[in-house]
Amino acid sequence: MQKEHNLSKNQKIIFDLIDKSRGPMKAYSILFNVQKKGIKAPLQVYRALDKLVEIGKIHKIESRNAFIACQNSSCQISKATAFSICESCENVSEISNLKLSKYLSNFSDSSGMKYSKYNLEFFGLCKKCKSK
Amino acid sequence: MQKEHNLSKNQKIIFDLIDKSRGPMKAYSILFNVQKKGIKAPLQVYRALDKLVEIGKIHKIESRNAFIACQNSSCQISKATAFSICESCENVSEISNLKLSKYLSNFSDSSGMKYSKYNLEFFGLCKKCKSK
DNA sequence: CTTATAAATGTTATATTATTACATACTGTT
DNA sequence: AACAGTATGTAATAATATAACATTTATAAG
Repeated sequence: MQKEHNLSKNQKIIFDLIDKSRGPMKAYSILFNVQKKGIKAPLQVYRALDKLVEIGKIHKIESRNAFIACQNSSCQISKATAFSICESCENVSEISNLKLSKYLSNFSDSSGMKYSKYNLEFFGLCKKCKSK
Repeated sequence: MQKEHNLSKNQKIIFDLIDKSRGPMKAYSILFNVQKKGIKAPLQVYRALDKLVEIGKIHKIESRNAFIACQNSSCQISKATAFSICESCENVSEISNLKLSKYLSNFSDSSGMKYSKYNLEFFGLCKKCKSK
């Protein structure tokens, strides 16, 4: 089970916005959207984002500098993330594939390094964009 | 075989710097280091970086906004990248593991999306940092 | 309830990363 | 020589992110 986190006021405002959004949101677009709610400065946004990422409520899409709500109930998942990204329409979705996550979580190589976390981003064309 | 690319002057300067560097380099650190060679503006750096990434001579470490030289001779590899990143010393190395790359290159899910590219970043502590 | 501590907020300024726009020059064909 | 494609130079600015400091709120312990 995922640990319950009582989100603070700013965290809740920002999480709700991201959660309702269709796609990933960028920090300054978030800022613009929450200014009417009293969040005025970038740092207020980034602090909430940092916390939300930390507790796994959202993920950062590194290649896009954008944030999406976690689609996954597993508490493990914020340490083991995989996304599919359409390079045409920029649609992003979280991949939940048990085989994949097991494979990657158990991955080890000759470096002697123990991996505690990974992030995987797949790129391609989504169904819609492919048929255009 | 990898297609031969004749690097231009700026591309060569910047590739050589990254290639000699121990770890990943950031764009503005590159800029600082090549100013004595006549490269004065960020855009000159970013243009060379873009091209070098495109032809697979370097890779971008997305989570760090930094660039490292490709350690791999395969021409496929710039569409199929995996890195291990030490969260303590920030050492980064490219993983070349045939099983892993085959597994990921062949990965498909129910979304109907055909993936043409992926980037995977593993995080953890390297041997040295673990023993501290 | 009070004290202590951690977490969150507010605010200003600034650092870092990356791109737009436009003019010019080089390179390799035909 | 003319063309097309690629690379360069330069200035300005956009977009992303953090530092520093003061204050407030939440949580837990005595």
